[in-house]
Amino acid sequence: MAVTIRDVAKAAGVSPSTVSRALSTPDIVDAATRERVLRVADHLGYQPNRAARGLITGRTGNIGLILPDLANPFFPSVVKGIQSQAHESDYQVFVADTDEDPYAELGLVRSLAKQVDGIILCSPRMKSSELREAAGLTPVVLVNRKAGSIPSVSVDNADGMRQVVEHLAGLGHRQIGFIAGPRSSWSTKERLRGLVTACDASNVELVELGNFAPTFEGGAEAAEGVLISRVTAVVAYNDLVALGLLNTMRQRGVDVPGDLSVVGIDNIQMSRVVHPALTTVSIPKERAGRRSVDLLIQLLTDPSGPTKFIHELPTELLVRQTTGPAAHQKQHPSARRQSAHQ
Amino acid sequence: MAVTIRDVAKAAGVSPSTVSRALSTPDIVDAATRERVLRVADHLGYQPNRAARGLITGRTGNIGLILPDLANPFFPSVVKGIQSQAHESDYQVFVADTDEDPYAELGLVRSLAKQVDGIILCSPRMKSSELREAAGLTPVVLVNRKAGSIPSVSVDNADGMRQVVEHLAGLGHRQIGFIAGPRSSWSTKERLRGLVTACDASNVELVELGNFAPTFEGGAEAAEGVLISRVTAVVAYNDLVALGLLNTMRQRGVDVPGDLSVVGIDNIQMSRVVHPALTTVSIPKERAGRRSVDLLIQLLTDPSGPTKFIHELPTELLVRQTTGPAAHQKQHPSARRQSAHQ
DNA sequence: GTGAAAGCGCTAACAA
DNA sequence: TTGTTAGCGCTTTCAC
Repeated sequence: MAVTIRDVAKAAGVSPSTVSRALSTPDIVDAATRERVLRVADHLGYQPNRAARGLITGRTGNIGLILPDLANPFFPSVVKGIQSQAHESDYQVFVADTDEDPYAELGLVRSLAKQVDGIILCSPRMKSSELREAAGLTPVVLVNRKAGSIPSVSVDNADGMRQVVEHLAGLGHRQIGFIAGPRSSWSTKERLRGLVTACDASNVELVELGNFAPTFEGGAEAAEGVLISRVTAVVAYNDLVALGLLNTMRQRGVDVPGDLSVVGIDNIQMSRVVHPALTTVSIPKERAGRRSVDLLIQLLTDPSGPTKFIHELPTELLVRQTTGPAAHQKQHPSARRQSAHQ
Repeated sequence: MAVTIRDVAKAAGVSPSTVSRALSTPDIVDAATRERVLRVADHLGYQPNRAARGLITGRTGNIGLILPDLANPFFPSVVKGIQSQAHESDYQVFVADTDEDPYAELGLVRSLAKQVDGIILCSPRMKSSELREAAGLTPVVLVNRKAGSIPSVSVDNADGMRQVVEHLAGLGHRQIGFIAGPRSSWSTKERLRGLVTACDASNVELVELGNFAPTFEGGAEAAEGVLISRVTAVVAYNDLVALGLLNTMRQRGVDVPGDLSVVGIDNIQMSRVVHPALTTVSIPKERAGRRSVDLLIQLLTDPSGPTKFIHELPTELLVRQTTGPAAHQKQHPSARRQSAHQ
């Protein structure tokens, strides 16, 4: 069996309590004793059993992280931020992927709640009522979602959409399409709302092209609707969707950005790799992750402190390859489509 | 405080032990009693405290997973496989990303060892001696690495490389370059070995182009060396590297596959998305993840069972658009390079 | 400043 | 089949 606190105590000639104190509250123990204990502990390779400690302190030193889909490159970036920040404060991170199943989320919260000090819900798809239930089970920090007074880290979607629309309108686009993500996604609602506002302000028509899976395949499926619409530019729910759209457009012989301008959201690495590179709204992913951990730890250590609970990070439009509709505006979309069939 | 086993016992009119048994070993408890206990437990929303349970059983119900870099899409796929399989057996997964720092690995193993029943080391970069030390600390399963008798799940790199070389040789290539990954990567050594053997057999010259970071940027950096070499085809350490190479080649005006054939390894999603789509050696990523969990759980539950400890999964060459005939072999690379500067 | 004792929530002997 | 007892490794009163 592993070396316990009693082994250390015996070897150092003190009581287990003193060892405990030397490790947890070093300042209240005599300097000489402390040094000796620490040296012995180190020499024996003593590692406190966190489960036993947790049993009495009620803190586990673990953080839970629940997210929809690790295969979407957006999430690994957030995870990396969360992890590095958590490890810095000596927390370990349980990661759970729901595979975009909204109903799996609450179940995971329940089974994780007892084993962690708090949970970070990244882009949760569950309903607000479930969110409240989750927050009642354990401290919760939301990423990419706002719900009442639950602590959260989100991004300024409205401003991001404003930047997109102003950019496209400046290029001369008058009809912009939006490929929405899952209905259960808070971001999709926020982005739609931002687009509506911005389009109104810029006197641009917004065409809702329906909800699609937030994946490469979702973008491919959305292509058909884009082609039969009369839009000259499209904003996709995220970069993955935009990439799927781009790929199908190329197969159909539609030139991007010549025939159609496409804008994504997230700035995943792939977005600048593909050709043509994708114009996208950048989101500070790692930073959001780190921030969410900061927030959670503050909550845990100083629940009554003067903390700001609702954080909103900036977004930034990265213009890569978009053009105005001048090149293709005389050509009717259906003509585009037929040409693709030739 | 949360509802404990004593609350359930009291409410059901039995002793805590009976509740414990009803939950852990249902068969040895009277059917009627069991039903009642289970109903009460459910009604009270009882969730066993796993830390307390672990304190006495010595099992935590947790698995640790350590990997080099979540930003490489290869790893999220493995993680997904690991997670879904682990959750099926009611294990939670700690995920830790080392950011490609070989020295962080053993430290993570040490700090995780006490909190988990076992650790899966995915593509570990640490030395064999450290690996042995890690395996002495807690049950360990290796993914993408073999080391002595430590249980492992790897892929048949040699066969994958054989498929690649035969394909390229069949297209007429006589000089093939290899962009190696980190020196500390077991896969890079295996792949090199496989290439050497296969090139010998096919009478093809293998040119080692040096070690590069296993990232998109690494591939970009490798481009220079590819250009000044006389190879007509390149095998990259992984798809990310191949993609970086592809991107830089396009910038330099080098036509792929016209001027140069490129082959990646991993079959990450991106590899079929980019244009031209990347020829790659497919690796069963999720399957490897699932298999590693199976193996670990077998180890934990039946350490002396008739288990096969060393698993090797098949690889498969997926021919896409980045490979073609060596039609350019008469043109000297330096000419290619100059043409790119025009 | 340090030790003795109690107990966190649970399971595993041992009795009954 | 069930209850009683003890104790996993640790922290935390409460004495001294």
